[in-house]
Amino acid sequence: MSKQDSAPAKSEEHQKTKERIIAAASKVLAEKGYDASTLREISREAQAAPGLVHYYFGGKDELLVEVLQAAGQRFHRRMEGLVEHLPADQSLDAYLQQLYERVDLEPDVYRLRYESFSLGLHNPLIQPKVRERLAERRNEIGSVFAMMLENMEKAEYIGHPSFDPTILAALLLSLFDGLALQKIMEPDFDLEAAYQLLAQMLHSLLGSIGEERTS
Amino acid sequence: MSKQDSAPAKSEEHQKTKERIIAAASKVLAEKGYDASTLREISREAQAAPGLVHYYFGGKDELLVEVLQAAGQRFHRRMEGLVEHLPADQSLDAYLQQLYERVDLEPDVYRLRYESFSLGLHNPLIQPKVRERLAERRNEIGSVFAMMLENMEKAEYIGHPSFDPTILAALLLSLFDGLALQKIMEPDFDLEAAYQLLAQMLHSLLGSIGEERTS
Amino acid sequence: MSKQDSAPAKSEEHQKTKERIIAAASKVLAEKGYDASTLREISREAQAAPGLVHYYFGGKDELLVEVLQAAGQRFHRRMEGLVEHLPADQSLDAYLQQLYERVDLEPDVYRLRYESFSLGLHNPLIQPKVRERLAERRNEIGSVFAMMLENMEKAEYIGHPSFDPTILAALLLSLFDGLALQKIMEPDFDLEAAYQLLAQMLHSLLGSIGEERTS
Amino acid sequence: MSKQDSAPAKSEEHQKTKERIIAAASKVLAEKGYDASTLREISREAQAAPGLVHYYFGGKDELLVEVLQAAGQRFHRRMEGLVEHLPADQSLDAYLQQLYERVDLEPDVYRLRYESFSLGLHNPLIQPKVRERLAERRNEIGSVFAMMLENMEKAEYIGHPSFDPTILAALLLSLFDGLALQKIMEPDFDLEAAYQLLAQMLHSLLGSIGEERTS
DNA sequence: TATGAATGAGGCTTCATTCAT
DNA sequence: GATGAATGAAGCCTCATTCAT
Repeated sequence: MSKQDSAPAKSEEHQKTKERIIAAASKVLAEKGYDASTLREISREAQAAPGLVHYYFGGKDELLVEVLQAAGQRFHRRMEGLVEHLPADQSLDAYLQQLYERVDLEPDVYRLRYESFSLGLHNPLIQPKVRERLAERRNEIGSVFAMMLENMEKAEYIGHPSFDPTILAALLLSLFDGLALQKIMEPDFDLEAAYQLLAQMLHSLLGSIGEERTS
Repeated sequence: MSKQDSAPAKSEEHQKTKERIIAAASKVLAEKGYDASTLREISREAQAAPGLVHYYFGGKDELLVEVLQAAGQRFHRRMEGLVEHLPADQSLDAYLQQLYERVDLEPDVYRLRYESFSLGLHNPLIQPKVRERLAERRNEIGSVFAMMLENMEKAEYIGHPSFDPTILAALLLSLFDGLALQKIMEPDFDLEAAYQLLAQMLHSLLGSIGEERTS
Repeated sequence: MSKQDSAPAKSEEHQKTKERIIAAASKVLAEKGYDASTLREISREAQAAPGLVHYYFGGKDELLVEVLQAAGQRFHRRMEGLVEHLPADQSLDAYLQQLYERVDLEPDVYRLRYESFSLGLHNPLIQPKVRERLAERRNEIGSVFAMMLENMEKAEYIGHPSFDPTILAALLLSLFDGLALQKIMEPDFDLEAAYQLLAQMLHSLLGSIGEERTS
Repeated sequence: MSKQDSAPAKSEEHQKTKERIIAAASKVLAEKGYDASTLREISREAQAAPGLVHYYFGGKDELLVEVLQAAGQRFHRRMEGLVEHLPADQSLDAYLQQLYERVDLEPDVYRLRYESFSLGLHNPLIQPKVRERLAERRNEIGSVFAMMLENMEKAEYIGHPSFDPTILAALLLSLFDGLALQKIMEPDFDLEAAYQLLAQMLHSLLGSIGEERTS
């Protein structure tokens, strides 16, 4: 929050090392999962002394919290950027297209997500962070759809929706993660068809709103 | 407490103990996750000797495989029973209702599922089992919908669908698990609204098929 | 308290191993002190696996508690035996003589005592045990003197003492330990002269009681 | 907070910091014992950089040596002052009274003493210092009694004693420390009664000297 | 001179696994 | 067949110590 204002020398190096550890941990954790990841391997990957993890984070769990935090922020920023560059009229399909592509481009993101889900169900230190992240992600998705709906309303395509965008976001969140899981676990899984059907359903849903209005 | 009560076959006693261990393992694994579950605790819960796990199963991982197998079968049987008792005309809503209720009634089922997902992403011994289970579950759901669609076709409600029921199943699988996760992680999560929106979307999808035909 | 009743087989072996560890720990702890003693060295000395200490005792601190308990009992038993064999008329001098000799014969007993004192002042798990042991030891000494005084009274040597034997015991406890410390730390220390002066003082104290009576 | 206030010599500032570290170490060591005291905590307590301990003292053990040295000097000075202010005629009782009161006023002094005893029994670097300190303390006490005896002789109260004051000092040293330990470990311990009995014994001893002479 | 980030050896502890009984 | 005492590898973590700045 502060500290990286004027004096770059020490704290910059400091920050560099912390970030190197977080990056290394993200990688190892996505690969092996939390329990199978050892601090030794993480520190080796980060080219740092084993004790440094405790020096900076306090322990393995606390490191994980920061890793998830960082991953969440990274994900969030990327999604923001993604939405900003969407052309207004084709936003839904473009949005889905982006998410579809991400599964193959960055499967580690999803591996880490599932790791955090599993952890969040047991580890009391992690749980609130995961809960938080889940809500944030839902809001992210929800706001995208809220925006889309607003645009469509303005263009008089559809009427005011009869559902809460956050609830729709909860469904989509489940879908994005669940489909990614199936694709990662089964490379032959026809992710494209799944996203097409999803698009069809969403168009149908949004179309039905329009119908509601016109009827 | 005693071991020589009546005189059942050895293998029967044998089987009983195995099942007791599997049941105990299911419980402990759902509660604590794989790594935090110790064989000592599992055997204590099963009122069995610590060495028995290796004696019967060969090791911790192998026990896990059987636990997942058993959980899958249990889940499968229950779903079969569920579908069989559905009244034909309202099957979709009844089906969703059942799944909606299960989340609160048996959250451990979902905890264990997420544990297995996380494990399946890393543990090579577990991975094929999870992959398999995922496909089975998709087929279960797919066959339910195939049946429904068939009934609707016969009743001339709708036309032949333009999508693969297995793909729809992949979406629904994601939804059932993902919504359960959100409900378990956040007790305030409005699962009911989510299932209602899901029902709406499915009706819309199925309705559009009818429309396709009638139009 | 139980368990060593009829079935000697397993629990005997069991007990043997525990005792071997306690004996090894006593030795190493007296030599190096608590903090410098490692469980590795203790288990090596006991010819046992490192994990056994936790298997039987739960941890280093808990092991220490049992070591002190055992040392206390050993000390207590020996003191009982010592007192029993004292000839009635010369009991005080013989008692002191025995204690004087013990310092050189078993310095480890005193090393361990001082280790426990230091630990008791800081370690909350150890503190109550040390406190307890201190009180017990005072009672041991006190009862010896109570017995002596009774004998002297019967023989009409002296009158009823005007002091609490337990208080005298507190002084003697301090003296036995404190003199042992000085002897162990400084081999040239004239422990014999110290015990002679102590004997003189005690005779003087007991004699003065007689005087009180006759006056 | 700032470092360039007035303009004292460097070595003065230097000395101040060293003393602050020694004071902090004394406090922490008395509270937690040697091993549980970390240089990080000591330097935090002294508001100094962690590296300074090595910079000034060379290491943890060396710091401990200086701490014990300083504690010894402090104790010595205080005892000197104490003796100087004793009224000649009641010196023994006043002396004991002072020591009795110190136990409750400065228990940390005794905690540190016991820590040093325990350490001195094992740590070769510390041992000579503790040995030395023990001898010094005995001489301090011995010289007090030598002075008292001289005064009593002059006043013709008593004759020349038949014992070495240093031996008596060894006994008293044991008593002062041992009684303090019991009081610190057991707040209910009747330290006052113990000191009264001690006074009685000493008066008896000194009285018997007089008797020896008069008889 | 003084700092505090970084090091890495070594401690306690856990637990899957083995094997004598 | 079944037990549970015993094993020992490996993990997390602590902290005295170092050294570039």
